[in-house]
Amino acid sequence: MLDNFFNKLSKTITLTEADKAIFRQHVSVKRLRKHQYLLQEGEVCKSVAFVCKGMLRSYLVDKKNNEHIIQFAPEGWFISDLNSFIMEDISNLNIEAVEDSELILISKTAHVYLETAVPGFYKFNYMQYRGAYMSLQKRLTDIFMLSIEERYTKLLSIYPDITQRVPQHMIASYLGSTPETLSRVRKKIFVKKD
Amino acid sequence: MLDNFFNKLSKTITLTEADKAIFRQHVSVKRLRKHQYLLQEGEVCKSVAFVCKGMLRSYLVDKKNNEHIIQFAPEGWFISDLNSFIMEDISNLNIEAVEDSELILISKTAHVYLETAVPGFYKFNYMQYRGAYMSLQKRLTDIFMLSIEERYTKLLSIYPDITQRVPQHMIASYLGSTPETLSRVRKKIFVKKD
DNA sequence: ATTATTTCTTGATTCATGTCAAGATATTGG
DNA sequence: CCAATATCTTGACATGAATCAAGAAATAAT
Repeated sequence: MLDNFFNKLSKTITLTEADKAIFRQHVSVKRLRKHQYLLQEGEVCKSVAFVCKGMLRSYLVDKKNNEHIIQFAPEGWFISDLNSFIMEDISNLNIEAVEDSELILISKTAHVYLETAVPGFYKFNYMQYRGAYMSLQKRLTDIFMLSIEERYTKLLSIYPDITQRVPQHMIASYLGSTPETLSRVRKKIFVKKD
Repeated sequence: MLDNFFNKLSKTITLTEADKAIFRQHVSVKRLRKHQYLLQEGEVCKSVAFVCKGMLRSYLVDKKNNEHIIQFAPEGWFISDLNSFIMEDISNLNIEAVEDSELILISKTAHVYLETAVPGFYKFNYMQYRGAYMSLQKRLTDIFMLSIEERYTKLLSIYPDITQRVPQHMIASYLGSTPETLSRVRKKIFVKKD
């Protein structure tokens, strides 16, 4: 179960058996069934989650009670409200299981400890934050520059299996659109392909 | 001239005189007059710039020749195309001086060297990337959740002097809108205040 | 299997914002 | 100081997407 996690780290840094032992002592495992929450708005985000199996989503709810999906996290990804986690501030984010999932949780104190006990983990996080920043920058430019249709086809080309795993209205939300509009966009795409 | 830069670093890490000497040897200074470019699309981003004085902006141009402003960088801020800088890939970003500006440039080799020669600099960048990621996340959620009017008033509350330094059509572009729409939004805000 | 729930589609309508165009103001350069 | 350029405003109009509503299809629960 921790192997997924170690594999992930090993793509960026080198992990000794001693390092792994330290991790085993300081992380915990959690299972969530579909629709269960890892974090609900109003709480403080107490841990960073690594998804071993399944999929989570984080989303915000606006004044009109519409959900806006910030992130999907399938196996091999991390998810948290980083701002709430770092600042120990109240979160306005919800993190929910989209499928039955298995997670590895790293608490705040564990995270701080691990970054000094396993220097490679510090480096890993450096790369992680830097990469997350670059990805988010791309997402922002896509939102500015591309139509919903273009964003949808681009998403499918990067994550072809997402339509099998995530209901369409959630994809619409992630793209910054509505279920109705995405449905019509898909119809248009099918017509093109004939 | 380097003092602005050292002050910035000192807010996050402790810098010795020896550290400062190393920086002095490895960074360079550049002046840009208004409308001059630090980076043009098609080039590779060769350095990260710290703005000592003045202001820069980075922007993309879409198929219809509309500009989309990604970032403003007044004094005390960094600007670059991080993806192009790291990957040494061709950039599609333009970085231009909005005012006459004084910059400190850190080249790729200098950046890599400095992160090992001055360990604090590594830590500084860690914090910088992490913070940049969190800020961008907030910007994205604002775009999803707020109307243009709300985004505009929020921007003014955080950067009250921006209207004095940046033409309105650039603010419109930064907010993901058009000059005409922002002009009307402002009119509506003024009416409210009477 | 049958019912209940969730998800997706489709049509009709409204609304916010973009686009085009022209004139007014302000700023900059010679 | 005047001309040239850049910026901002306003009106008329077009358009893409949101909203509302209702039914079809698919999935999950009993």
